[in-house]
Amino acid sequence: MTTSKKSRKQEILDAALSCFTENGIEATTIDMIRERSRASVGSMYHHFGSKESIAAALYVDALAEHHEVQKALLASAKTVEEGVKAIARAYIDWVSAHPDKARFVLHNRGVLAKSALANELGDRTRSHMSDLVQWFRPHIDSGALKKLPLECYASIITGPAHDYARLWLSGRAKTDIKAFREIFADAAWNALKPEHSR
Amino acid sequence: MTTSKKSRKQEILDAALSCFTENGIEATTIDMIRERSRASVGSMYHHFGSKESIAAALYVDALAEHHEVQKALLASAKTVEEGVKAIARAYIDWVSAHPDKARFVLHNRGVLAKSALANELGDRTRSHMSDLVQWFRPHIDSGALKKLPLECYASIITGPAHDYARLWLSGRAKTDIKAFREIFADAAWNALKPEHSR
Amino acid sequence: MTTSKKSRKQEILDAALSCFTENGIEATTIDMIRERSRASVGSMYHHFGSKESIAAALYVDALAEHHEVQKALLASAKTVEEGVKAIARAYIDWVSAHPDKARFVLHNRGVLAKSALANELGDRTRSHMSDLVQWFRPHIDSGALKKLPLECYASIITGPAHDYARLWLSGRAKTDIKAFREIFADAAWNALKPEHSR
Amino acid sequence: MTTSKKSRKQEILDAALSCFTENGIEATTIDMIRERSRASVGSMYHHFGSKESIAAALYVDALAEHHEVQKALLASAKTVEEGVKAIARAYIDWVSAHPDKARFVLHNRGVLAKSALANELGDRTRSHMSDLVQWFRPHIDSGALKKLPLECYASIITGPAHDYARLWLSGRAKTDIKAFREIFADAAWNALKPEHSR
DNA sequence: TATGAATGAGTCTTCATTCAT
DNA sequence: TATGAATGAAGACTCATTCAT
Repeated sequence: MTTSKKSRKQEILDAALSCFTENGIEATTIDMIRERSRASVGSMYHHFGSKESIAAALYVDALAEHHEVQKALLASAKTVEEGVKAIARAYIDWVSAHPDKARFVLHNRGVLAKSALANELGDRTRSHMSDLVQWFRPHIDSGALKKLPLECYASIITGPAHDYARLWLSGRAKTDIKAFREIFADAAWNALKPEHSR
Repeated sequence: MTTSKKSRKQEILDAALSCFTENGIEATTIDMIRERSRASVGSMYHHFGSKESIAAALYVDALAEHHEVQKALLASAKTVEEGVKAIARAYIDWVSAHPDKARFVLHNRGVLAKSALANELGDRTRSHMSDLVQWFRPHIDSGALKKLPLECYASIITGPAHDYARLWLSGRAKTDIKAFREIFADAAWNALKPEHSR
Repeated sequence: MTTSKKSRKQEILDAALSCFTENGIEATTIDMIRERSRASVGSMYHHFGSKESIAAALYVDALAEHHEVQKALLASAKTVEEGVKAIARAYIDWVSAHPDKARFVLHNRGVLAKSALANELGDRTRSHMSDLVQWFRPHIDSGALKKLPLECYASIITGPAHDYARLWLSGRAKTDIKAFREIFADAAWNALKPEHSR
Repeated sequence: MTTSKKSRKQEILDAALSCFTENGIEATTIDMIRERSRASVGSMYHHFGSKESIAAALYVDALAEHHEVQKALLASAKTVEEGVKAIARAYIDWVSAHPDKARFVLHNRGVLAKSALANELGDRTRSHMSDLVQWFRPHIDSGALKKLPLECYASIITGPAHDYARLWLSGRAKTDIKAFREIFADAAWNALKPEHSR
């Protein structure tokens, strides 16, 4: 019945993501987004107020989506090993399912440091992080996980996947990251399982 | 006794790196670099031709430096384990010794895609990569290293360190990456050593 | 009662013509046009896209005006003699009526070689030329006009007026070209009338 | 025995003329001339002092050359008719022999209006002009030439050739102007000969 | 005479944002 | 809500010219 299924707001977000993907946020002009979204400049400002706000909205959405996937996978993990692997797999699943969003998050973490959204984003991230810590803490304490400085775990678990995602999303690697799902999950677990574990 | 030891060209590069570190390449204006380097606009263009070329020069230099460190460490590695760890350690040593350059490389890999230096850089990287492959190939073939798709090794070895370097260099993590040198080296080895290895 | 009758676009064109007349296109800065037109830089670029495009628009307009005058005069010519003289007179009338535009066209024919308008202009000119050829062809064939290579006619008919227009419009000659309307018309006819004509 | 026949000064002039021909004076940069002449910037300034001075030198030389040709042809003219035709022919001969110089003069008369050379040039031109007037005056007085306002003669004699030279030198006309030498000479004479002349 | 690094005022152009309709 | 003309600050880059060697 309506002329379009998507709301004007969503059309703008979609157009913006495409533009940001092609040119980066700074090199994308309001006019490029206007052209691709077929909305007027005025309309864009009515809905978002600024270019940065569009980027921020995309960023927050994408991150929430990733966290959603992660929460779901982690919820069904019964052992530490499954927990560790869930983190890695969740990231890989999300990247493979939404490469554009993943690329956007990967390439623009810095942009929001100076943005007005920095605080809100920081809060979200912290709260998400503390959920994770709560899940893993008992296993670290019990020795089911190698004891390391707290700051290292995240990098060891997701570092390889992050690294390969960059390669793949920029075209420098050809194989879909999904193909390496278990390889990176295993790598994470092998790096974190206690020495005596077999 | 001249007024300055450094060449004008180097002064410009140094000033540019500082500015890029503080604001990012796009947000850094030619005028900021001029002010910090005490060189004239004209002089900057005489030597580099464009803002992007300054960034490209920094990028190429930094990468070469990292590769230097890596080559040196790898040369003294006698076993696969030492080889794997050398890659991780070389990265960490370089990051810790030259945080500004590391930050610059980490945040600006995309910048050179369109630059004139892109080709030269591609060549260098490929030749460097093939050196690495040559070093590791025999060990992969002999089973001294876990057999995985070739594309995965680099991400598994350096992924965690890359990830933590980002955290540390952006201020989101406090501990100097050097403190985790052996942790990330071990993680790389544990992820890649053959199953039966003890 | 609005503040101004003219559209912003026309105001910019008028200001630009004045500036170009005073300084030439290259020596005229966008800022000069802005100052005289009281429009903002942005507005100028909104409407024209570049300094050259403003010049191109002026050029096309001016030429069209001249062709208009020419077409009108030629339409009422009953004999070859009147036709030849109409071409000369039309040019002189137009120059005398719109000295600024004439000066602009005379001094900037080269400007449009690289412009996007070059093609459109070429088409217009060709079509206009073929109209002229069509008018004169029968008289050339009938011997009512001296038989010469086709390329020569235009220069013989309008050359003297073009030449004097340059002199007058640049201030090197004092007498209004209108004073010599019949002299140049006669010169054209005398140069082209058949030998035996009296 | 020497490395080059041409003096450095002449090399610069030649390079400059090529550049000016291709891009116009304003669009030609000192650097373009430097590149083509294989001289250094410093050398160019040593010899000429400014970009405009190079243009001025070219202009003055070219004009002198034209006047030379004109003087020679006029000297051997025994009748008014031969005198009138000499002026037209001299111009055509010079243009055909030195198209680059002619193009340069034709397209840059305006440039020197503001130059420091304006005065010197004006003097030369005036003195040359008075020579011409002296030659023709008796014939005008005697009625051997049509009586017209003094300002008109030059335009009537050389206008057609000037006009066609522009066409040819810009590529809009294909036939070498030399082919029309007598046509334009005749046109000039037919336009200026007394009515009763046969 | 020759060289080329250095200078810096001056240009065009871009672009986020505002606002009258 | 939508539109797009208007704004003007800000930026990258150019280029004639100077000058130390």
